[in-house]
Amino acid sequence: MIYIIGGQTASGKTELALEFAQKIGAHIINGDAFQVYRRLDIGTAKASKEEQSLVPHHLIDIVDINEAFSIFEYQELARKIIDRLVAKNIPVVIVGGSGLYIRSVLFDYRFSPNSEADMARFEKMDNYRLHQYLASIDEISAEKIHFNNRRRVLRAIEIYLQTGLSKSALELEQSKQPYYPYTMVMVDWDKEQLDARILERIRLMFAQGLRSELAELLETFPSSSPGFRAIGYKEMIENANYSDEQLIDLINKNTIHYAKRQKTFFKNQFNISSFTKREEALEFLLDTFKGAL
RNA sequence: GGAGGAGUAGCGAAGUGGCCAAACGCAGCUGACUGUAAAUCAGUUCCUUCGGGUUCGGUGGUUCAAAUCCGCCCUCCUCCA
Repeated sequence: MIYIIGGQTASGKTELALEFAQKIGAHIINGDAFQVYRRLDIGTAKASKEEQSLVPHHLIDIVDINEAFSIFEYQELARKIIDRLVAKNIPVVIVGGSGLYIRSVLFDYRFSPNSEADMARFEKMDNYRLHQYLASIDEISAEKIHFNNRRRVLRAIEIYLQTGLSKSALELEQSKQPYYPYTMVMVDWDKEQLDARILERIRLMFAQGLRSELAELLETFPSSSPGFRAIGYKEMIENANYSDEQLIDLINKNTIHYAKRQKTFFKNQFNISSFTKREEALEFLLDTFKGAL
């Protein structure tokens, strides 16, 4: 059984995870797409070094800001760690807000090894033609993916070019059953409360020196680095002339949008128990843990 | 006191007689999600028993027909006193 703490940003995942993991002697695996980046500390709201020292952490601070990292690497690394811990009978807690990353670990998602596919001719096509092309090689996926969702249409085509199999055919081969048994929990705040927490946290980030964190990093890494696509950093990079207040507004807005997508994903893509209060979630996790012994 | 300008849905903003329950943007709400996922994309937002009903500062008119034209009133802005 692995324990997962998911849900929205600023919902208190980190704190809950630390508390729970300490109580049961678990290791924590980060399930957040941007906490894998070293030195992106303030803006990704990582647990502090002191907090991290309380419980062994994995998949946090593992790549440099200018390195590409994707779900493919994440899945592989996470499974290795989980298998190792499970073999030693150490409980595993995954905490994070990147739902798809977590899904790829929990379920039978199979990613083909990266191979070169020449996408140049497709990138020139307009959305409509691109989608028509997809329909000619993979009707099922074409039906599922909206033609305006260019990124996904392109990816589906790329899969076909790389593997010779359509995206939908590959997915049909995969089991629908979870790869690992899991218990997942989230703290579901009222929208108003969560919004207030988000704003408060962004203010805190600025007070903690988010601006200078970025400035220092930009001395070493180009502003186009993958790590800088994280909310908080990208807004500062794109709007170098903004005042703190303007940036806080923008980052706040983007974070609220992000939080909404997270909620939709977690509620609809997982079997998840949601609680209004952190203490209730903790109690539920502890009960589940005891029951599993 | 005088001269101009403006008041449109939660906000911004088009529209200047019928094709207007009213473009577009934002915000909000719902959803999709298998290698950029803190990303990408879609739907939806006056009321409704889905027949229809009530809107464009207020009010009274003109017209077969008004957000659009006319009168009066209210509010705001600029300039002059």
